[in-house]
Amino acid sequence: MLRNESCILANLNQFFPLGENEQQLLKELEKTPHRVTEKQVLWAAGDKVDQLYTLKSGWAYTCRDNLDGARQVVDIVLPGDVLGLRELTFATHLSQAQMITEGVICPFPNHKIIDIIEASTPLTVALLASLSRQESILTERMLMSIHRSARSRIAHFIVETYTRLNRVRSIDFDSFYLPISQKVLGEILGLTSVHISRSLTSMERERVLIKHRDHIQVLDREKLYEEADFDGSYISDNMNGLRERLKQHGFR
Amino acid sequence: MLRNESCILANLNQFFPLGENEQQLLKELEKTPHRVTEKQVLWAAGDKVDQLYTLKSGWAYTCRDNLDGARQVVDIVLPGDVLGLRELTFATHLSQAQMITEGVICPFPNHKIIDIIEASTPLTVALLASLSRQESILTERMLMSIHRSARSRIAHFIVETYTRLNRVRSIDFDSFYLPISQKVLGEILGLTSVHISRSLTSMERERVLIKHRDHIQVLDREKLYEEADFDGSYISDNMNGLRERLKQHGFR
DNA sequence: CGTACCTTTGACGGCTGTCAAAGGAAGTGG
DNA sequence: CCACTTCCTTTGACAGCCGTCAAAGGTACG
Repeated sequence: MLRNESCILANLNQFFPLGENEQQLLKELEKTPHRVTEKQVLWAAGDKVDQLYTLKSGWAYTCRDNLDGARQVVDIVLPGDVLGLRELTFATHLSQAQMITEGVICPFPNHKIIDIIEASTPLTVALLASLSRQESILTERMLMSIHRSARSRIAHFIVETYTRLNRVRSIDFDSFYLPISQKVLGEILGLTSVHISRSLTSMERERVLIKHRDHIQVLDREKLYEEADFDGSYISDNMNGLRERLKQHGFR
Repeated sequence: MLRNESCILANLNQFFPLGENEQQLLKELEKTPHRVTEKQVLWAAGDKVDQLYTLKSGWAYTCRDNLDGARQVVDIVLPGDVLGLRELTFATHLSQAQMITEGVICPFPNHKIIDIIEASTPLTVALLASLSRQESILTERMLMSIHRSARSRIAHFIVETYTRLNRVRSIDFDSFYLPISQKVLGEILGLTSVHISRSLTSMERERVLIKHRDHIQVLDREKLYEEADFDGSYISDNMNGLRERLKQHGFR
C-alpha cells in the first residue's frame, strides 16, 4: 500500500472491496487528524463515551487498572484500527485508552456510526467484522493466559502482532518495529516484568529471538512458530458467506 | 416479564424501547423454534458459519478445545441471548457451541442480520450493544483469570451470572438455578475441577455459599459480593448518548 | 551528570496443576 | 428393584510456574 493511502481503508478493504460510497464515508471520518504524543491518554475510565478514533499512525492500547495498581492491557491498537468501537454502546468508558508511541489520530463523534449504519450496509458489516476480530484476539489471549506458559504466550503475541501488522502493510518478519517495553508486554500478557525478562533472556539464549528496545529480531522463525502454536484463522479476512449475500443485495 | 413473552425482546428492549417494526423483525427470527437436548452440539469448530440462533430457553455455551484436551468455555449463553453473533463475519466457526441443558432455540440464516441492518438502525445498534456486552463479559473474565484467586473468580462468576439472569427475568438471589457442574465451572474459569472442588468446599465451610447439583444457595450475600469485587457496569444497559441520537434520527 | 525508568538477577514462597484413588449420584437395562 | 456403568465430586501428596521483594546495572534524556 502507498504511504499516504488511508490505513483504515486498507484495513476494512480486506474483508471485501468497498465501493466509492464507502470510501467516501471513511474519508469523512478522517477529516480531522490530530497529532498526539507518546503516552498521551485519549480517554480515562469513567469518561463519557462521545468520540471514536481512527488510528492513522502510531500504536495505542486500552487498559484496565486494578485496585491493587496492576494494569491489564485489553487490546493493542495498530494503524488502521478503529479505537472505541467496543465501548461505543456504553454510557461511560470501562477502560482507559492511551497512546504507546506518538502518532496521528482522527477523532469523530460516536453518532457518526449511526450515519454509517444508515448509509452503508457493507461498511456496517465491515465494522462488525473488525469488532469481531478484536474480540477474537481477546478470546485468543484469554486462552493463552489460562493454558500457556510465559514463553509460549510471548511467542504467540509476537507472531500475532506480526500477522496483524503485515495485514495492513507488508513488513519484514526477521526484524520488525515493536515499541513495547517489557513492563507493558507483561501488562498485555498478564505476567510480571520480572518474569518477562527471565523468559526473554531464555529465548535469546536459545537463539529464538532477541527483543531490542523498540524492535524484535527473529532468529529462528520455525522454533518461534512452534512455541507460539499460532493458528491465525481468528484474524483471517475470509467471510465468504456474507460477502456473497451482500452482492445479492446489490452491493458490489 | 410474562412467561411466554419473547426473551430476546426482553433482552434487547433493555437498551432502549424497540418499536413495532423492530418487534416484528425479532418475531421473524423466532419463527422456527426447535427443541434441543442436553449437551447437543449446535456447531463444531471448523463448521461453515451459516446460521445464528436465538436461545428461547435453556443454557448453552461456546468453547474451544486445546490440543492437550483441555476445554475452555468462551461464553455462557442464557435465554434471550443471540448465539453466533461473534462469529457471524467469519467463514468458519472458531469455537464449538453446545447446549448445557435441554432447551428451545430458533435458528435463522446469518444473512438475516443484513436484512436487519437495512431495515432498522435501532435494532442494529441494540445488536451491537449486545455483542459489546458479550465482549465485555469476556474481557472481565480475562481480568479475573489473570489477577484473581480461584475463590474470587468463582464468586465473581456467580454474581455476574445472577445479574445477567435477573436482567431478563427477575429471580431470587438466595437460591437460584445454575445447571453447571464443577467440571464445566472449571472450564469456564480456567481452573481444574479438583481446584474448584477445594474452593467450593472452603466457601461452604465459611458459610458463603453452597453449590448444589443444579442450583446455588447464597448464605452470605455480603461476603460473596466482597469476594467477587463485582462492578456490573460492564453489563449495564445504560447507553444514553446513542439513544438520544437515535431519537434525533426520528426513531422512538 | 543526575534523574527517572527499564532491565536483570537471586532467593523464596504460594497458588494451582497433576496424579491417583475412593466415594457419591444418576441413569440404564435386566 | 437391583446390578452395572458412567460421570461427578472429594481428598491427599507432591511439584512447578510464576509472583514478590530487593538490589544492582543499563539506558535515555534533560
